[in-house]
Amino acid sequence: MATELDAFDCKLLMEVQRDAQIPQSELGARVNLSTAAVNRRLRRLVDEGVIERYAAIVSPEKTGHPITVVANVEVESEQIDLLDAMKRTFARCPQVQQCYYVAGEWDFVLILAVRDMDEYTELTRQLFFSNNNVKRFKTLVSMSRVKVGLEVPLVSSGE
Amino acid sequence: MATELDAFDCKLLMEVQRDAQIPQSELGARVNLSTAAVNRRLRRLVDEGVIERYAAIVSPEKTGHPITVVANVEVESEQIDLLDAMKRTFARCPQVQQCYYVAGEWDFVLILAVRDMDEYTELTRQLFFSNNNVKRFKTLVSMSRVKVGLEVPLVSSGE
DNA sequence: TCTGAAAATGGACCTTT
DNA sequence: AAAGGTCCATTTTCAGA
Repeated sequence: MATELDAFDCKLLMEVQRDAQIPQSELGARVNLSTAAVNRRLRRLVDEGVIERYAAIVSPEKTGHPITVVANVEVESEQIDLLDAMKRTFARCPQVQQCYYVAGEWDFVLILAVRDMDEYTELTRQLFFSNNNVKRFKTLVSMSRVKVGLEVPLVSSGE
Repeated sequence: MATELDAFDCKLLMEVQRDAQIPQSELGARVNLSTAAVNRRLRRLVDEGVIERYAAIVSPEKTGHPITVVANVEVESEQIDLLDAMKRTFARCPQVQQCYYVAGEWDFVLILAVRDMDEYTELTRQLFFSNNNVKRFKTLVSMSRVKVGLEVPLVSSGE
């Protein structure tokens, strides 16, 4: 499943993960490759699915969604169809940025971006209280977003 | 702090959050604006910090980091300089994708992308066991990444 | 690796509200 | 003034030799 990535690929990925707007000529200069080679490699990485997509990262503060909340959820039953329904409900909710189905003390971990605590209260109603399969949930309110990103660690070592 | 965003801005942001490679001409067609107007608005959104940056989203599976782990951490002391030191340590670690300083049962929530559980074990040593200010931590291993993104909810309502 | 065509970006300038 | 539209120059991407 893991594609072979050489040192050039890793360097390129590190750069474009941070900033996808660097021109390929500049990327070439940084990693010591011609623009054409950079172009081919990036295209290949997209084709192979290593680069899933390019996205604009939008500020939650500037768009009026300054509160990040982490919600842990325990379910009543782990029946497949019930779990699938919950996954779909969580995934469909725009305020849910991330949802992980986990093993351990909880079953789901959600990361939510909300306008204020009122909005979160309303969401707990929609997502948790009105769902019979939610046994309990616990809320952690973020006071500071110390680090936020989806960057994959590609530090050295071309695997 | 929150910038005024009209309906055009919201639509544009929704589009480019999902896919930053849509040409401005196509964006114009979708939201009913000329390419030049789209260009101006996107530039303005970047200048105002609403769009923080453009990034390539890389597949953790394809790059050999298929395991996502959520770690909750409780600290011994909430002394400012100790907390700051921890924040810096967590933020510097490449495997830490996200770190939130939270209020509630725990003090930190970390989202990590690791190659395998061995790598995670090694990280717990570096980040938690060797840190005197970590009182305890609890690990949740993700079995399925139901939803992963940083998209801000901009559904309708041009605020 | 180089060259060149096609496409996309971004500025100039004018018009509308 | 503030924002939109059209046109045009520049930059970037990307395919072929």
